[in-house]
Amino acid sequence: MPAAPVRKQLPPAYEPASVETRIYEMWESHGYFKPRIDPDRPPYTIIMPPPNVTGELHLGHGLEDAITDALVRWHRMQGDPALWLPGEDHAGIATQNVLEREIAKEGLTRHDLGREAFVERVWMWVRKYRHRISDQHRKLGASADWSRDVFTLDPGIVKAVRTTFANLYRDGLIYRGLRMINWCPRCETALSDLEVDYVDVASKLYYVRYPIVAEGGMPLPDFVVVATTRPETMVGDTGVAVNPDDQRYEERIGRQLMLPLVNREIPIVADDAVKPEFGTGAVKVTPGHDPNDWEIGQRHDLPVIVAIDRQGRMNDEAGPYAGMTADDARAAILRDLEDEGFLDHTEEYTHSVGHCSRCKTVLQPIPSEQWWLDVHKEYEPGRSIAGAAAAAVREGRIQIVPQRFEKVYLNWMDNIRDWCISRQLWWGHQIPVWYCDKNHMTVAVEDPAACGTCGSTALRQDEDVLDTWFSSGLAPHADLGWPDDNEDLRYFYPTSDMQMGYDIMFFWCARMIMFAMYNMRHLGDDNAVPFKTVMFHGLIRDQHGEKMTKSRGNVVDPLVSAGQFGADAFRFAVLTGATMGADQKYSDERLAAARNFANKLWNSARYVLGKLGEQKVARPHPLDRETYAIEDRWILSRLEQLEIDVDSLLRAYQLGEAARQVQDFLWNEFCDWYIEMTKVRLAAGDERPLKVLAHVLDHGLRLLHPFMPFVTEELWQALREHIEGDMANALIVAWFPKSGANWKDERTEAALAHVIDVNRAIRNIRAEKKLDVAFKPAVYLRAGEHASALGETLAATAFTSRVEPVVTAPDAALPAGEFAFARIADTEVAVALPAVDAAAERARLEKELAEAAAYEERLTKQLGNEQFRSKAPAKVVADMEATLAETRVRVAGLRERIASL
RNA sequence: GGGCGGUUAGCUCAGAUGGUUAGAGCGCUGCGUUGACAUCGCAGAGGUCACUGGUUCGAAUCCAGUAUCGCCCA
Repeated sequence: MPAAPVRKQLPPAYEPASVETRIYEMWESHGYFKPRIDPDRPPYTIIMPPPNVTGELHLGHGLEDAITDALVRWHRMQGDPALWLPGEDHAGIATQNVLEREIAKEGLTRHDLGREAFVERVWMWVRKYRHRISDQHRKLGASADWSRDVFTLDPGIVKAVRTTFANLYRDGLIYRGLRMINWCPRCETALSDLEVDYVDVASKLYYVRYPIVAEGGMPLPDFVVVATTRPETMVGDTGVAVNPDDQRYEERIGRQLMLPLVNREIPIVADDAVKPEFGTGAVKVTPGHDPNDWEIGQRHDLPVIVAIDRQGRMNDEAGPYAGMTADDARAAILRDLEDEGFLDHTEEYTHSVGHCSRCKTVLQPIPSEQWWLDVHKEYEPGRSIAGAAAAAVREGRIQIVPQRFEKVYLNWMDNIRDWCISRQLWWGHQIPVWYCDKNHMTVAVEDPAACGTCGSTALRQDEDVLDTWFSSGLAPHADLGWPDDNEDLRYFYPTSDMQMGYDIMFFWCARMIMFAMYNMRHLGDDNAVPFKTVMFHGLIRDQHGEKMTKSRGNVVDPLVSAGQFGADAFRFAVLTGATMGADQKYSDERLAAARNFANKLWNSARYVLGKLGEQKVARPHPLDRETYAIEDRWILSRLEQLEIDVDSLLRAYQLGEAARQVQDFLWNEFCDWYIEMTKVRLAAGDERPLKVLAHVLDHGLRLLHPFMPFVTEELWQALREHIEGDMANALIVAWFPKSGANWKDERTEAALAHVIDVNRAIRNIRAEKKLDVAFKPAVYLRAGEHASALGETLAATAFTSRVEPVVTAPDAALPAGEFAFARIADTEVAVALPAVDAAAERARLEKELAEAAAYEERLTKQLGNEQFRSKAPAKVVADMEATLAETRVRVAGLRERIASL
């Protein structure tokens, strides 16, 4: 029984809107997206990069669906138990920002609501929008197993996150420490190194005089000039540093300076980190507000003064400037320095300033107590988080596609610093650490009832949450059920492939590998890996190559595109838009081209189905090869070659190239030549082409299905009734064609290629001579090697090229009259003309002769080269000799014809 | 400062491990409603493969350098 209602009459154009929803529901209701666990077969597993639960799909997600779905469908059709596991991420900062903007419309901040109420509001938001994401995936045809859908705040993931945290803490890999961090005053949270965008900013370098203090504490008329880009931080200065080798300051090291405006005595210290060529060679040291100064301060035991608070305002340490924003304080301090004669001069200066990658606010470096993951500490001899993650790739247990990204990954992993994992947010995985009144720490997976140290029941949980990537980094094993030991985890882990944009290689790919090599290490190095292969795709940009952003207003909604051109067209366009790893420019023209292809396919199937009528046919059998016409054998041979090529391309993750080749075959070889050649035969009552048409269309639909699932399924549902033998209920679970090399036949391919070239030559002459469409000229094919192939296809030539052709001996005489000539290999084509413009024909032939003669010369030279003859493979030499022979005949023929004019 | 990538037809891009005269789509020119398809068909024009040098019998492809655009890291 067909699984979907079949429409007997296909409309003349493919209408995606009338097909997609019905087909998707058919697939889903039959459970085709759910893999059947079969211990005897290795599974194919791929985890979806989880989109933000409160967001919407963008083009990047659309591309990912196209890539992943193609892979999953290809594996499913090969009989692999294939699991595409979908999910959504809570996206900490992003989601919190969205909701804060929402409640701001009501004039509220999250502090007005309080943590509990705020989090509840986010959950309401999540419940409202969660289905939007999966509905969008469905519209694009994603064959994901929705029964296993995972949200990163689901109880199972909470358990995985807490277990991971507790284990890492136990092993001493997670610690709490006071360090210099990147602080966003707008988001009011710490950020990891990765969440900082450095932007070159045109600014000024201010040169400030710091007076030297005499032994008795009195300022001298002498001073040291320091250069700074951030004068407002001078209220927090606790020293001035110079390079120990800098002779300009040799005698001043150890002296005290009087900090202007603040009137605090600070020492001059010598530190290698100071570059003598910067400014005056003397720099102010502000350990509370600069990462480098923090280091210097540590080395010289300088006090840390924090003068800017967490909202980016000056605090009491700033004295008269307290309460000002940093910008205002800078202006005020500069004015005061100037008034009191401390400002020496200023210079134009460009430097790089860290911005929050989420909200673009200028970041403040401040020292802060945060949770850190120690990536270098060995938890087993020779094994650290970063070391194991690098080794997994370096030693080939994880393959990176395209390979060049391996270097990027390794370079990063080899140089990473400890990861700041705590965020001062309310939305996310709250850190599983509890404190009692005596500040004892209890780290636990389940909420503890009492302090692990003193038994106190007055516990409060750490208020911070974990970096979003801490939880999404667990996806491959946590989504499958870890830390519980269940069938899914045992069967589907490690996953097979992973796919993401290269822009999140460090955020996500790297973290998944780090965590998997730690959490899953009991499986051994080879099986601990989160995935065997990770593919990085490029970004989709607008038609001018600009990044798509809301502020630019050039964002394209994939569903709008899919609605306009069809989901298949959308998928095909983004998949063939670029090679793996390269960015692509998005344009409606490419979408339209893909839609046209879907329609072309639709109509070729309409033709085949129309010819089949009510018949059910067997597939052509290779043992009957000799009973088939040359064009039948040709298309079957070409189909097998395509199957070989598609297989090797897909194995190499060259999805776009595979899709392009299927398209080329179907449009150019199947539609333009084979179908056209069947028309005259079918009209004459030759039924052999029916089997071939049905078979080739069937395989074509199967090959194209991973890329264009909807239109192929719809057509296949109509076709499947017409083919004898075992036919699956649906294309999505039909087997994927694999060449048995039964029809592969180089001679037939060469012969038919010749026939095609001859037909092209005839049509060329028709067009050039501007012969009337209705006029059917006599054509003499004076043929050599391919005489029989030309003879067998004579009726097709007559029909498709609108001529009256005959095949004659190579030296046969032509009847009286005017002709236009062309030579294809050893076949001379003579088209009888009503009349000929001798001058124009001569010019045309002269041009052709010049080209042919030049080619002959080039080949002769090459073949005359002894080095070439001795070193090149014999086949290359032989082929070239054959080409030369053909070219010589052609040159002679052209000379003869010119002479006869 | 270090690393990576791009530069091929008017535009957008393909061109695994070097091999006979470099391809596609869109656009352009001419012709065309022959019963699958005008979301189409047929024919055509259009490229010194960024530049220079090298390796090789042979280079768009490999190597070195230059230019230019872009990205990543510090």
